[in-house]
Amino acid sequence: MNRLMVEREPMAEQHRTKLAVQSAGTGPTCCPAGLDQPMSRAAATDLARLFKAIAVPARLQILALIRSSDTGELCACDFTDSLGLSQPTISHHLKVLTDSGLLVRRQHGTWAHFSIDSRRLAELAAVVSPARDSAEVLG
Amino acid sequence: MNRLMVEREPMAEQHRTKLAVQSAGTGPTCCPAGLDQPMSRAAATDLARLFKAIAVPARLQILALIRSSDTGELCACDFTDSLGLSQPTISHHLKVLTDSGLLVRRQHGTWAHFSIDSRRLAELAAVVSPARDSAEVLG
DNA sequence: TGACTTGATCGACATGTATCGATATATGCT
DNA sequence: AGCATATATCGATACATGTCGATCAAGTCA
Repeated sequence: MNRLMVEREPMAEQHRTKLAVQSAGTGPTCCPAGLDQPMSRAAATDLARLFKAIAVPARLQILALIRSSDTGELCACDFTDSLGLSQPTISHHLKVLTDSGLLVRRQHGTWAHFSIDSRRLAELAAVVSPARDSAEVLG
Repeated sequence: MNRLMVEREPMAEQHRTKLAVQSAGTGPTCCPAGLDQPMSRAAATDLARLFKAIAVPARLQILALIRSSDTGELCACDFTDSLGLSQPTISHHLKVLTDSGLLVRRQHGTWAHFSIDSRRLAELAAVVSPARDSAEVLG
């Protein structure tokens, strides 16, 4: 008699794209998959953690200071002076960046020197770099 | 008599690199400067806001879903189903991504379609891409 | 040894935000 | 008109984290 129960959604059903997020077999932590394929929640969480590491003003300034330095390596004390932040705060940021693999820490007596791991940074760039297909970017 | 006041720091003085953050005249919001020069706090804050936009698992999944789709454009309802998040949460993430310029919103009747602004995404990639000098990355 | 410096850790606090349910608004279908 | 659907907005809540002062551990120099 009434077909209400089976024909409830006139618009929705034929439109939905039915995307699955099940694929994306990202490895442990090596070479995060790009955006060109669906991403599992776990892979997205790992990748987000990496992006969060640089998504903080002070930490971006730290990376910029290291890269713009002559030797590509700076002492922790340099940041404390330059960024106007307390020493514990700088120490915290340096730890986050080091734990994420973006910075490499070299101990030299009392001093700690930090340099950028370009490979790790390039991994980030690869994720957000334009897809292979569309090369007309920045045209 | 006592020279304590002038010779207080034996180690520090000759080591400090004396870096200034005053430079970095980044424009309003166009083309964020890379990491190859010191970054002002204001420029770093703007850039951090952009990175924060993609530093969330759900939002990375959204970008990945859009990019892996056939048309490069998805309806908001697609995400609600795929990511297992509530509709208000998805709407929130889409708003953040759109406000940051990473997504472009196209209204079509009741539906809202979202696509990626590749230029904006390329800006992010440019910031974290390796410096011009060191090309031996990924060797 | 003792005074000083560097850097890490701890605890506390304030702020930001991801998430949800409830609701509002607009559009499409009957 | 009346109902269903698609999105956005609002308010509340829980959790993460940036920041600081205080403290601790370790290295350096006189």
